[in-house]
Amino acid sequence: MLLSKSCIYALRASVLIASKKNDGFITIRELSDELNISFHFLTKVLQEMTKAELLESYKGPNGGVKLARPANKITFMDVVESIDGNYMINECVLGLPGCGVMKPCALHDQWSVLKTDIINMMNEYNLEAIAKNRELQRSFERKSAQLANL
Amino acid sequence: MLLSKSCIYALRASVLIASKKNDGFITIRELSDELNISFHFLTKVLQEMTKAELLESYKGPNGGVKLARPANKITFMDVVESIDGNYMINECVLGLPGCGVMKPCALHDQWSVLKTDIINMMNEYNLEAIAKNRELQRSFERKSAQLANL
DNA sequence: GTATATTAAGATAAAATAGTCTTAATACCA
DNA sequence: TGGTATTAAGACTATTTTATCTTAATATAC
Ligand code: SF4
Ligand code: SF4
Repeated sequence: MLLSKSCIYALRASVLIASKKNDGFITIRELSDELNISFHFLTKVLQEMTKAELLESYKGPNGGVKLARPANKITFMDVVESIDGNYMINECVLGLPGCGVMKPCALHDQWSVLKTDIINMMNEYNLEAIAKNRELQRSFERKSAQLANL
Repeated sequence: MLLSKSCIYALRASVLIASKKNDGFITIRELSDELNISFHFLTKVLQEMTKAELLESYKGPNGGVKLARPANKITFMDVVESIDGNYMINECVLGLPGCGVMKPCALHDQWSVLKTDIINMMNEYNLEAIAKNRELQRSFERKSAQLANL
C-alpha cells in the first residue's frame, strides 16, 4: 500500500469535510458515521491533522472540526504528509537508506520518473478539486441508477 | 511504502542472482551476506519465489537457488506478485473494497493514470534489464571514485 | 552409511500498525 | 453552578509485518 490506513482515513474525511459547503464545525461523530470509520480512531487521525494545522477544532456544543484553510489551499500532499510524513520524498520503492541521484539503486531510472509524477499529482490536486470530482461522480451514479430503474 | 520489505528483499536478491552470470545454483547465504539481509528471513522470502516458480532450488552441497527462467523472462511485476500478490491490480491508494471503474473513488481519475504507468513499467522491466542497469551504475560509481582520487 | 551442506518448514519473538476504551479538558447552555 | 456535548490525550488490546531460532528434509561426498 502506498498510503497507510490512517492516511486514507484522513483523506476520506478531509474530502468529506471539503464537500460539505457550510463552513461551521462538523462533529467527528458525523464524519465517522458517514465514512464508516471507528469514531475514536478517526479522532486520533484528525488530531494529527489539527496539529499539522490543516484542521481547526473546537470543543463543546456546536464544536467539531473544519478546514483551517480554503479547500483549494490544502493539497493531497498536505494531507499525506500530515499523517505519513514526507516519506514519498525521502524514501522510495526500495527504501534504501541514503539512496538517490548520487547513489541510485537499479530501479531508480525507471521509478524516479513515476515517483515524480505521483508527487506532482499530489501537489497539484487539492481538496476542493477532489471534492468537486466526488460530487460529479455521485451525480453520475445517481443518474445511472435512475437509468437502471427504467 | 509501495512494496513490502519482503518484496524489496525479493527484488534485490533476484536482481543479484540475475547479475551473476553463471547459471549454477547460488547459496542463499551468499546472497544474504552480499545484501546484508538476515539469512533466515531471506530464505523464507525466496521460498515463496520458488513456490511461485520464479526460482528453482536445490538442497545439499552445491545447492542453492537459481532463476527458473532466463532473466529477461522474469518481470519486475512477476517478482512483486510472487510476494505481495496482485494488490497493484486489485487494490489501490484508497484500498476501498470493490472500487474501480464502475464505482470509482474521488481520486480514481488522477490516480488510475499513474497506476497504469506503474503497472506498465513493472510489466516491461525485467531482471535482465535491471541487472544490466545495475552494472552500468556500478561501473559509473567506480569511475567517479577514481576521478575523486585524482 | 555417516558426516556435511544446504533448503524447507514451523515455532517463537519483536516491532510496527491499527483499533478500542477510559479519562481529562474545554466549551456551551440552561 | 451543574449538566451536556465535544475534542484531547493516554492506556490498553489486537493484528499484521518483520525477524529470529530450531528442527526437519534432502542431497552430496567420502
Ligand atoms: S528508486 Fe531511487 S530513490 Fe528509490 S530506492 Fe532506488 S535509488 Fe533510492
Ligand atoms: S483510485 Fe480507483 S482503484 Fe484506487 S481506490 Fe480509488 S476508485 Fe479504487
